[in-house]
Amino acid sequence: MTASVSSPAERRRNKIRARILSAAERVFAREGADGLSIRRLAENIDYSPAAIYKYFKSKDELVDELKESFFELLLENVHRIADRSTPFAERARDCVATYVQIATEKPYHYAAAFTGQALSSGPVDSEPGFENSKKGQAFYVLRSMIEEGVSTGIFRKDIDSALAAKSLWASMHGLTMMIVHIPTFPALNPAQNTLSRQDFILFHADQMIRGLEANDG
Amino acid sequence: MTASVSSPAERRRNKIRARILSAAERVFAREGADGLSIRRLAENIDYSPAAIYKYFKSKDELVDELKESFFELLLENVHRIADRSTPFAERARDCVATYVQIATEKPYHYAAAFTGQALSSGPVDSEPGFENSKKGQAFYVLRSMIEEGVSTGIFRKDIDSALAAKSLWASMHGLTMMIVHIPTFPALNPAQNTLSRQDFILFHADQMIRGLEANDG
DNA sequence: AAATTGTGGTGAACAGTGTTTACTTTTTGA
DNA sequence: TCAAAAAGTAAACACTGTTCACCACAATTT
Repeated sequence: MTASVSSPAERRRNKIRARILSAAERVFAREGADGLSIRRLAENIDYSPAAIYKYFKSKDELVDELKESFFELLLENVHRIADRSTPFAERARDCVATYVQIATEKPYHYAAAFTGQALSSGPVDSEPGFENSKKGQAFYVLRSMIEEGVSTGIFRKDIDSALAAKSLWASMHGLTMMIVHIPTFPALNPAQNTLSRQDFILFHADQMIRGLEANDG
Repeated sequence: MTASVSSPAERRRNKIRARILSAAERVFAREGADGLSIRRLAENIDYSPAAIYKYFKSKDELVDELKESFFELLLENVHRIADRSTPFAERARDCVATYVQIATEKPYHYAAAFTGQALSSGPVDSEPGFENSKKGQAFYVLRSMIEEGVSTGIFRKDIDSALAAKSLWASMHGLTMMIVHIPTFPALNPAQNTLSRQDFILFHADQMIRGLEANDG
């Protein structure tokens, strides 16, 4: 609320913060959270390890920012497709395909975003303010699309959009994780010739959408 | 090929190996691979840390055995359901539900089994002998079921069972991972009242199966 | 029976990790 | 100019997986 919206000190600080994040991003994308060590990171930017802690409370917090940035990228891309004015069927399929595409381009980011926090061990409050997180917004896009499908009569009338969105999301998530963790997927055996990955993604997307459709033979 | 199929020394060795695995299993189930440290494990069984390495080449190898045992349990359960003589629709749904059920009962095991190895970074030979692994056998059960659905006319005739099995598997995997990583799933916000978990699993299963069905309106 | 080989077990160390603390230097603001 | 705050650091703490040299005891071989 002062005269200058950001003091030189602040700008300097943000610049260094950004440099740290940028260096972290590079190695995280290639080697994941385990490959990213504070000491290596500090060396990359010519600082002492302890210096990092003047900018980030912990390694987890640092990595969380990388994950959030990634989800912003993911959301942007899916949103762009969802806002197109192409036919519904095509648009829905492209949203799924884009989600999987972007996610698998940065496997460590995607996997860490879901894998990261502590596993299910009793009812925790878990995700505070999910609706406002990037993840939450991505979910909202999905839900809106399903509502459109229901209201235009393409999908069954009795579908609960929130439920269906979660189911759809889970299926997308599953395919993404499969690709992320099994390098040859959809091939399971290296010497297997199956559909190309892209084609399989479309197949999977169609499969999911078909599950929602009203079957007016 | 000697007279006694297992010498006293061998039996003794296997016994200790089992004790180590048993102790490891307990803490792994509660805290995952990160919570399981060789030193803690050694203390639990009153040995020195180095002693563990007389029985296991590395921590990874030890954990791999835990994961393999878990997948054996998972496979057994799904197989038991698949071999029932209940109506197809019910049987298929129960297989999916059981898979998710067993998996989410040991979240660390399930997540680690997929998350464990190195992420997709180029075409590696990846899964040597997938067909014979427990994971591979679980997949085979799925595929057989789909083939039954196709041959009895419940599913569309043009379905490639291998492809469909992978797609179905991916969807099951996705739901499982969601539940594993989001304690409140299918609720996203803690103060959200949705379908119970069990009901959601069935909803998801129906959704997947509907995607395969022939829609003879 | 004696000598040798192999196995089970250990303490100590190596090379890492995230993080904290005490301390110094630099920058900032009045 | 001078005190206060911020930036940066070396060293240590408490861990981690893993290896190495060594010891004791059991099993085999001579």
